[in-house]
Amino acid sequence: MTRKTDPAAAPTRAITKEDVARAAGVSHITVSRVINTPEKVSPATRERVESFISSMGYIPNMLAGGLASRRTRIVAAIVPTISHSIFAETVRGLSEQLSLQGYQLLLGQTNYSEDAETGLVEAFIGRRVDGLVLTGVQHSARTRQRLKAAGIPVVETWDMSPQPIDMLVGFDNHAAGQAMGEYLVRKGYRRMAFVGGDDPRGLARFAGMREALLAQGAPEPVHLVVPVGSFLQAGRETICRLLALQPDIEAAFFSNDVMAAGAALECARRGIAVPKRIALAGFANLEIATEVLPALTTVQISAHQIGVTAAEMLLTRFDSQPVAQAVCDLGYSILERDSA
Amino acid sequence: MTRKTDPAAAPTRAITKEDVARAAGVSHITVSRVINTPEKVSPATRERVESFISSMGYIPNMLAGGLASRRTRIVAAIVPTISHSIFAETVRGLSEQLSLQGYQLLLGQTNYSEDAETGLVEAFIGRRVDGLVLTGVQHSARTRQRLKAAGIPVVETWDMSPQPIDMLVGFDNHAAGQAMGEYLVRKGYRRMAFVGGDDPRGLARFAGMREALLAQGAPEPVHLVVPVGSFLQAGRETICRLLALQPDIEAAFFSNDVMAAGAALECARRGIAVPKRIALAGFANLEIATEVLPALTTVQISAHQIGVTAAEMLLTRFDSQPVAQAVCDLGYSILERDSA
DNA sequence: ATGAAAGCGCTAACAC
DNA sequence: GTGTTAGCGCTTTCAT
Repeated sequence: MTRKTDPAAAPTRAITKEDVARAAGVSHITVSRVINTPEKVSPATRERVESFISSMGYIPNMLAGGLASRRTRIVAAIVPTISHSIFAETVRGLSEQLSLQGYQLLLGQTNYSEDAETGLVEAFIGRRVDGLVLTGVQHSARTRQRLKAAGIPVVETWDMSPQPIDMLVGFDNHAAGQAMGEYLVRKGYRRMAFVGGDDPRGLARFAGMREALLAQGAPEPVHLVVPVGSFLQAGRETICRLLALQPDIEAAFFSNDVMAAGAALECARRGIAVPKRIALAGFANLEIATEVLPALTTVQISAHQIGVTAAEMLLTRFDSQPVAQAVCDLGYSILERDSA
Repeated sequence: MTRKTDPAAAPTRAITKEDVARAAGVSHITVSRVINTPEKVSPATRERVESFISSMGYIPNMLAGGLASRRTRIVAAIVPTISHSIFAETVRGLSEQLSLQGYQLLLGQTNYSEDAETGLVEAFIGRRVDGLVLTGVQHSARTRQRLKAAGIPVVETWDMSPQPIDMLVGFDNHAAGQAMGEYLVRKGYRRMAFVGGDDPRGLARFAGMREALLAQGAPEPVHLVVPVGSFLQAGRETICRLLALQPDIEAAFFSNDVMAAGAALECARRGIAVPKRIALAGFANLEIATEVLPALTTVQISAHQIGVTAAEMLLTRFDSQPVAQAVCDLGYSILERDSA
């Protein structure tokens, strides 16, 4: 079954500037001016053309416009997955900020695969996007080379890097992990575990935490690797596994708040005292961190702001203006609550 | 500060089919064939051209291709907000399914504003997207008219409608609310409340529930309207408000699981017995519904499948094939757990 | 199997 | 203030 109503829709060619121009008795370039630079058209003809535009339902073909002007007003964003609320927040900030200036967002998901990222980057370059937002700072050689050749503005996000491709906004995952490690040692915990995925940012957080513990004379932390994108249930299962594996464990640092919340829920269920029997810490300061009992000590970061800042950087660049800080470190802070 | 490295990037014109053709000693149309219909080119020239394509790093300009062929291989999706995990799931399904066939996704957020939707629809038509996915079945007259005039495939989602614009995939929110109402009455609850946003789907769920209660002789339910996109904290606050407002209340049906979970958390904290003192029900069957105590009775729906099905419908249509069911009701089911 | 010509709908120069 | 000309880089159609 095809479209029910509207039998004449298919063959009808879309209305063009030429059509509007003819109707209004002007040339197509005047229609173009009415749309793009109305101040360069006399008020009389402008109103006249505008009325035809709206009565004829003319919608400019931005494909043709982009081809001619070499500006598409499209930005592409590549995230591991949109299902993870932290990336969804970044995308929301990006999209909202861009749409304020009439830019649209093309979205790609890699599922944490570098090859998928490489493919998406090429596809987006083929679309001639005006700018590109990448998650993380680790990319294939091919990606870097394509990006360099295309010469479009790029913003890497969600981490810091000594050698950004172009612009960068995020925070230092290694330093954040280190800060939490130091905090936990300061609170008197020594035998600890880290629970996280094996994505670059999770690994950096672990490395930072480990460094802090060893520097403070605490023993080597246990590293439990879970699938990236693990949530409540994974947190519950992991805390059980951990307590069985190493009964003398004193604290667990989770790579995201949802897992930590799952662990807290399980502890509550099984009467395991938090933080007395085991302390729990999370990452990201999601809403759930404040709502479970006990409220989670966590690392505060700014997922939404990453998107907003990335958009601002790109828009500035599109405007041919210099970006004041091509590298923006949004930082992090340890939020002390009741769980650790 | 502009790009640090790569001083020669900006002025370099992108490589075109013409460039590759010249290098390979063929005409640009042959390059086009190698890319689009390789079987129509002799193996010898094909390999030759392919090697130049990769050595020169040629990436076809899909803007020009789209303009000439009138097919962009882009689909646009419009959701209220990507931050809400149910819509993120739909977008994930859509994006994953589309990318399998080389289609890209343009994303727009309305923030629950119909005007914003109208603007986005026009912008996306201007981009000449091959298809459009809308959230909900309530749209401005202007949106419907523009869509009809553009003649592109459209999929409405997340609800049922007597008059779909074109294709439709979702479930009946009114019926789902009704089913939960009947379930709660059957369980013996009579004085009830509904807590939800004032978006069309939330209102439909309430209307369905109300109808069920009145039909079964239960009293008019209280309707607490909260901002759309309310989460854990709103659930906690609402349950307090409700118990103060109407102490004899027996059950509360929340328009999403996150709010219901917030309510459950608050009840646990204050020692309010669930479901004895007050029964709680949610909507969507998110992970959190199974993880709070008591586990939440909820309405199961298929957010991810909505996206997958919408993509399948569009891809079928792009392939000039008839879509077997232009209206796909994915249904819902009541999941009985411990909270109601 | 390969190529030439025409045109997709627009904007960027440059006229007047 | 308005129009003319010449592409943007590709696909389509028709020829060879």
